[in-house]
Amino acid sequence: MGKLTGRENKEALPEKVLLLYNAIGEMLSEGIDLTAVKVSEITERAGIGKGTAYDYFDSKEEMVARALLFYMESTMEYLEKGVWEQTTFTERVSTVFKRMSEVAEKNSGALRLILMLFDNNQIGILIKEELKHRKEEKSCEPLLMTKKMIEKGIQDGEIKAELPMEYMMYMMTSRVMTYMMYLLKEENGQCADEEFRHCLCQGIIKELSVEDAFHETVPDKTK
Amino acid sequence: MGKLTGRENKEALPEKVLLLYNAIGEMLSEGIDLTAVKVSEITERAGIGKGTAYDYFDSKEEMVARALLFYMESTMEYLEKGVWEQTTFTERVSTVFKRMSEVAEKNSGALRLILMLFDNNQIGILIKEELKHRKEEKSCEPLLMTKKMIEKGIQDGEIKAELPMEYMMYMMTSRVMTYMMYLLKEENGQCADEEFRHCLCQGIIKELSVEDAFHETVPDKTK
Amino acid sequence: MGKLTGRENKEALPEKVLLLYNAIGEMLSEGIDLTAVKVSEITERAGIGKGTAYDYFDSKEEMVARALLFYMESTMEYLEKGVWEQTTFTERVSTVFKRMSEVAEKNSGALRLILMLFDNNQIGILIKEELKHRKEEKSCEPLLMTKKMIEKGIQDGEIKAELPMEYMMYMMTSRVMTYMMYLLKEENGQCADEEFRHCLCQGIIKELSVEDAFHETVPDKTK
Amino acid sequence: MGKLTGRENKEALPEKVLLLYNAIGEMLSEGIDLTAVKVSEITERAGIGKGTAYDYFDSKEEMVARALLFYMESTMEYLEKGVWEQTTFTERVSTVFKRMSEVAEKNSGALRLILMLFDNNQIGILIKEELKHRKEEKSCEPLLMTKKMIEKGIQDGEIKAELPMEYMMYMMTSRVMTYMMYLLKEENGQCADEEFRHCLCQGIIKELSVEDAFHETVPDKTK
DNA sequence: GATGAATGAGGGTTCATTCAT
DNA sequence: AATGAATGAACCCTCATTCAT
Repeated sequence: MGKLTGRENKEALPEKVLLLYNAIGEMLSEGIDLTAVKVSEITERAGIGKGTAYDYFDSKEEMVARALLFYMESTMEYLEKGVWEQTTFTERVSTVFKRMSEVAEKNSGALRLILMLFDNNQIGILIKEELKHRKEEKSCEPLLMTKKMIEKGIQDGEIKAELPMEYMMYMMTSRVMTYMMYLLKEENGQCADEEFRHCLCQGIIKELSVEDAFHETVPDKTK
Repeated sequence: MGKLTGRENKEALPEKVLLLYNAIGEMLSEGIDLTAVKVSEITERAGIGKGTAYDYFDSKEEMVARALLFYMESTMEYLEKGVWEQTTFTERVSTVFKRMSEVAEKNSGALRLILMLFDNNQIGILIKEELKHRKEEKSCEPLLMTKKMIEKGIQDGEIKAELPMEYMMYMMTSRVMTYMMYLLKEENGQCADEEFRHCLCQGIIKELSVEDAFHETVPDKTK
Repeated sequence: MGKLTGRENKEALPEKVLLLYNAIGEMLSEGIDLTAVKVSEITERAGIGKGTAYDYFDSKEEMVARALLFYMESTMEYLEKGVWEQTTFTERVSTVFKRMSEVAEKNSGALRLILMLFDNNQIGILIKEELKHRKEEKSCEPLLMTKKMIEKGIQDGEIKAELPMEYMMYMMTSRVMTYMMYLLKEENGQCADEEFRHCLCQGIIKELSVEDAFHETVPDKTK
Repeated sequence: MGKLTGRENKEALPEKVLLLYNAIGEMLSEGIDLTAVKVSEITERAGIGKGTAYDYFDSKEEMVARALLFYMESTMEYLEKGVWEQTTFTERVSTVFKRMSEVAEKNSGALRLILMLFDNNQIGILIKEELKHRKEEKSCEPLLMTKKMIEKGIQDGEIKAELPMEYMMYMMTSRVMTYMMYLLKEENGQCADEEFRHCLCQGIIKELSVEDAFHETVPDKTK
């Protein structure tokens, strides 16, 4: 059977591996600390034997890292599918935020996953390494999608090209993260989810749009 | 001698505790995963005996959490000192970013500390609990300073009051975090630190300033 | 596999648990201080891994306490088997003492186990708790067997019923313990084992027998 | 100042040492497990510094062992004083039991101390060693006093000389211990303390008295 | 292939003992 | 002399990993 390379087709993934990935994804969404989770907890939740997990992975960390990469890919896939169906940059941005809020618990997972990319725990390091090997671009996936959105926006003449690309990428990504953080905070604030989201979108549009294009006419597609 | 409450005056902290705090602060700045360090690593670096650490703290986690709170307070103190010396909102924002870049390694520490507040590891949980007990406001310190800056800005008529406070707080904080993330990325981008920083500041000002006040005349005080 | 309840059938005990019990029983007989043994000493003697012990027990103390209860049960079983084969009270008493001397090293174990029931070390406390849960009678096993012997003796008209039951129980038990203490003393006295034992038996018989029944005709069955 | 030899006059004992002895004696009476007690617990109770204890003793075990020997001597002294004031063997036996019951909590201490002599924990071993060095007779103190009582009884013609001395010593001692065990049992039985004690005394007298001397006329002096 | 009982290295924590003050 | 802060050896327990079934 042999160990996984992490680059198999989703469809080619053995059943047991999917069970593991789902178990770990669940835990991520539930806010369980994945750096502290025990192998037995994962395999029990997955409903398979502990030894079986080691048929596919060399270590616990690899197992979790692969699961998170899988989770990240699935999430990105879901996000992108919605995004590229939209015709304008503004709509695309709205869609991303809307999708983030749709599956509330998934947001928690997505945020915690991104944060992991900035921490130096074993799992985060493994994920970053894997990402490096996969793409020549050294950045992580979420930044990449943002980049594609911006490039398309510039190409379509919706976005001004003056600001540095890197800045725009980070700015957009950080706003999505901000939204997730906001959703994560237990103490619900005075500001409604929807309003908060709307402000974030508007902020992006306002900052990146070419002057003429922006007349505060952006409809709130999120409603 | 007795365990620490975590609310001692900085000056009243025993020497050994300061040695521990410094050792942990160093490790934070060096990017070492603090959820995985061994007690012996900390005490060796601090130059004290392993048992001594337990004269002041009940567990490794408490020790690290307290050290990080100390680190956070020191950093906030340093930031605030610079901030309130400035006369305009714009200058205050610039100062925060400038200070963040001044001590490059400290930024890494500060960012990783903030991220910890959004993760559910033992240490993060302890820090959040402690913060809850300290302030009636349930948010973490960085958001608080941001809030104060905004309130002052509104009061001075520099900032428009239409946007929800919570949104403004999060937006500003997230931009500071974005800067830290950017500094942290190993692969230095094509965009210079200074330019990146400038863009971030401008973004804040542009979004929050009362219309008239903003004629793209904001001087880049950071240079 | 799960932790043990301590109420499993002897036959149902996992092999590793039996190995542990035997190792601890050996140590008890050898006079090793069981409140001070290391887990590694026990598992090494049992020939199993340190971690394995924790698959079956929650703590070192529980492990030792369970082993001693097992030891106590086995010993009581062995004693009782001999006892109830005898037809008279006198013979029954003789048999108990004889059996105690048969396995010299076991006596040491049995005595030390009983003494433990009167001390407040962790293990003793656990044993007492467990005994409470097992029987409605709050006394420990050895007292119970003595009680049964006395009751049978009264029923058969061999023993007078005037003395308080509790006194008789304690008196008999203490004489058995006295014999064990005597056997334990390193400095062998001037008095032979057999003579000492005979005196102890006689003392019991003399004190408890109905007047008529006792004409110093009791044959020394122990020879 | 130098370490103690353990053979100083009571009056010559430094104040701090007495404080330690009293603290340990208290703990013994309270049923605290002295093999598990911490040095800090002892010194705190004694109201002296931890270091001070080590000015007088080489180790915790030595400290506790010496304290227990001191306790044993005091108890024996108290017992003997009463005993030798009596004129007959019967009265002497009664007195011992009466004194044991007088100070209920002390009994617990005395019993636990005697049991320690039959266990192989560090402290028990030290006590036994010390006792060996002190007297040519290898037995422990309680057995010795019993011996003296019996010898006096034989000398006075009250006790028959047929039974082996060792047997008589053990028998008597074990009856005293039995009384202490009885007092120690939490579940107070149906049999009153006094009655139990009376039975124990009677048993001794009946077994050891010269035939003629015993006509069931022994008055219950314990009342 | 799948399992989970068994392992033992590793690390957190305790506490007897020391020694500078 | 008296103290108690500091130390680090020692030990319990956990849990990632293996491997016989």
